[in-house]
Amino acid sequence: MDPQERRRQILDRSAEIFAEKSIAATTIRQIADAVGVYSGALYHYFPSKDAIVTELIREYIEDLTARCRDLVARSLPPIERMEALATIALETSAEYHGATAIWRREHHYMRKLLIAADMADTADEMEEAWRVAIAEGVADGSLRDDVDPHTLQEMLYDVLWHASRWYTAGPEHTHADLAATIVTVFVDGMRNRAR
Amino acid sequence: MDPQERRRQILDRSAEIFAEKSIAATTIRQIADAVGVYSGALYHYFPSKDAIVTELIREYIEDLTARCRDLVARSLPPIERMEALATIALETSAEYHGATAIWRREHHYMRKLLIAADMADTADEMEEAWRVAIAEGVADGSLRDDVDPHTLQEMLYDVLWHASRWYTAGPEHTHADLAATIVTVFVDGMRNRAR
DNA sequence: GTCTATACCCAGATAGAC
DNA sequence: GTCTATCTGGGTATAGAC
Repeated sequence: MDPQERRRQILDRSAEIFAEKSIAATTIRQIADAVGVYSGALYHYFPSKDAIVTELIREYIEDLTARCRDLVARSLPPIERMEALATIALETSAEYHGATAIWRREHHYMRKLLIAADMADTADEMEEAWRVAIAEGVADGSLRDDVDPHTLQEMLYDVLWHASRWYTAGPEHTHADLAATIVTVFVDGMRNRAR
Repeated sequence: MDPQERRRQILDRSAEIFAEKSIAATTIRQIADAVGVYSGALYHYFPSKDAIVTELIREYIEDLTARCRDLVARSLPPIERMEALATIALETSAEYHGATAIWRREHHYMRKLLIAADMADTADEMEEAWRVAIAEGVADGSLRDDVDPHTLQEMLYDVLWHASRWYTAGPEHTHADLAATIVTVFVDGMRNRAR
């Protein structure tokens, strides 16, 4: 089999299994079985189990950060920018389902691996994009100033990064739809003003 | 040492370590070290590692469910009831920090243990209390009916059950304060209506 | 009730034949 | 590049002395 293809296979199967169990509970042999080779063969592609994990998160973080950079460059008004950031979060969560799961669930462990791989700064860029968007929203008066911006940011994070647990996008429910719903709940609120 | 006290110690230290790493990544020997005994001694109190985990979650779920039952019995109006449910969630998250962490982070694994311990029904009661509160809010017109109630519920869950990651209560920031903030964001929204 | 010692297993990783 | 076989360490759990 083509080396690049096999490497891809190893990463994809690993991501699926890591997402189900924890990293520690997943064995090299289980990954090898899922790929259809013997465990020793994996070591021709990656030097260790951690290296597989690091590579998975590297791909994910780099793509996510790149999309956020492109968006920030468009300089949308704060609330529109927040909705676009939310869409990016949901889309990458779906595309990198396994990586997202381990990145959020085993954050401490992953952070260590990312620091070792010199990627901590890249990983923090998206956080900064959110912080700035919210701060600008408060500054220009479109957002209330009586709720701590950091609290709002953390609330949005928790909703966005765990949405894949209960939401599956389809033809009539896109990630952009859910992003719009989330932002309307956070911005407009659930109170019924119609009556 | 008093047996009950030692048992308590084992549970408390286990919860702390499980919260840091995953359950699979925590060893019996690490728990024994933290307690200050040899690993063999733990087996005088619990038959297995899983038994420790199950007991931790049992205490947590039973207390949480009891509090929700008491609240539901008070029959508050929907939005007030949601705020009270939020306070309960935040308070128990803080009091059972380790149990909350593993319950949310290793939900699949925990669910298996709870089914084996015949506690799955108890674990689902709080979910039902939330569902009913939201449904009544929509029915009596206090909440918008153009956002899927289930989506709202999942969003609230993600915020509430992960709040302990970034929030620490103190004299001037209580859990009731954060519950009020979370509910006002979800109900009133972040849009600035003052200007 | 706790310690010492250890059985037993399975993990990650390696070496060499093919 | 993959398989077979295996090393080595560390995991859960147990047994018996104290």
